[in-house]
Amino acid sequence: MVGAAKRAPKKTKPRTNDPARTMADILEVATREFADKGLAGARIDAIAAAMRTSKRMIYYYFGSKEGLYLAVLEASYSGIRALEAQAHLDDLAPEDALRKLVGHTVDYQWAHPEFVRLVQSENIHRAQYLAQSKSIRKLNVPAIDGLRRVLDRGQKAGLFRAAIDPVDLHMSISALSVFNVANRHTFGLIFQRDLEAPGALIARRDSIIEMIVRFVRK
Amino acid sequence: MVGAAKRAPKKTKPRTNDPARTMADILEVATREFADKGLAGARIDAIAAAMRTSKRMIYYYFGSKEGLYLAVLEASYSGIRALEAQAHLDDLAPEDALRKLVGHTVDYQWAHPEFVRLVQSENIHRAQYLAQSKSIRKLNVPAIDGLRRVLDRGQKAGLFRAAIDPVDLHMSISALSVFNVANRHTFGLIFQRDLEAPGALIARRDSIIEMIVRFVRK
DNA sequence: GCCAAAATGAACGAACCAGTACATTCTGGC
DNA sequence: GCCAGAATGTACTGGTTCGTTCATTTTGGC
Repeated sequence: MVGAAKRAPKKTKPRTNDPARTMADILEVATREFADKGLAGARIDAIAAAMRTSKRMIYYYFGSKEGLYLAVLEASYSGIRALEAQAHLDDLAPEDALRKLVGHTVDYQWAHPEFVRLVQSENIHRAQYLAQSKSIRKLNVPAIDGLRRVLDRGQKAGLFRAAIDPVDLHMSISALSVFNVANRHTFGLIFQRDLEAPGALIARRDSIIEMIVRFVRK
Repeated sequence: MVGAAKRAPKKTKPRTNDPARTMADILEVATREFADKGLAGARIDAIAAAMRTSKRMIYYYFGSKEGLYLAVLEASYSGIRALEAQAHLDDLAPEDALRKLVGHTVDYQWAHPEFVRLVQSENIHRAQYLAQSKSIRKLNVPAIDGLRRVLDRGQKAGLFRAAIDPVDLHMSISALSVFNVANRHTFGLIFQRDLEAPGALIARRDSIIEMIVRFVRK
């Protein structure tokens, strides 16, 4: 009975082709590696070792280390689009909507340090790889639109100051949200604060929300 | 006549030893290279090629690539101490002092992108090299003290809110100041804004100052 | 069933790059 | 003047790492 199968595969377990799975596998492992080490520090062989398929496949699907890096970057960026197609901010009073938006941004960055690290890495390269991506230019629209609507409503209701630039405000929100992820290690070391301690995020989030709200209020 | 000189130096120009200059030369070139490419991306040979001395000297004085990187890091960090031994904030009214402090911070980060990039780089390494430095722990004291005194004065004068954590506030100031240097490339690309355009910094600085001041005011 | 194209595996090669061995020259103390 | 140690130059090496070559297996269309 043993070995009775017709095209008896000598010993090799019958390989199963699954390109989609292979690509997804590569991307997932590569995202971790690039986020962890940066483009120059990442090792193709390390990625290969952590995959179920072989290094050969990286070059088959992505062409080069830099091609893979760009694919990782695009996949990560497109992941944040989901967030920014926002969660029904129009149902809330302007200030509440703003609080919710800022809180979400803080939480998202906190929950996705690997994304923050990739962006840091890409800025070290002066965005030269992101600039090659066609799919990424459209990201600005949803990111700003939700914020702009909230600001408009607040201004019309006489609650917010006029002449607030949505892009400038978005920049401030991003800056505050990103910093305690991006710089947590150096800042934590110098000021002897564990930014990852329980409660630290909550206090920080409240502080950021308060800062943004006070900035727009009349 | 040719070769008549006693210990005729064949053709070699008489070498001149200058250890201090050599070390400074190495550090200066290495700072540029590490800020530009990060630790993993930097090339010892590239640094050597841009120096007046040879690669040999890097290992003579700094032992290894990582030793050189740490030395660069320490030198850069100690450079900011000068700023934070602040410029007579005590002479100004609390809000004016705060405005000046924030403005200085923004300008400093803007003027020293290579420092910002080194810090980014170090955060990618989870501050593991900075943690090895003994000379760096003391940096927190001057950074916070000036701010704390301003806050105290403002609170006693009834102008500022109580219960403002100086470290938290310092973190916000840093976050806002650093972001438009650290993330200028990705942010500029996605939002189609040239953050280096003349006037962009001025507007941004005003916005940041306003945000911080409104946060502390009663 | 068959075959061409897609997908995968294993091993190899060539360049790159941190670090070193060896040799030489400078310089300050006596 | 002289010499010991500090400072510097040159050429090399051994390991690492991106990418490739060659060969094999799977799979969908007819």
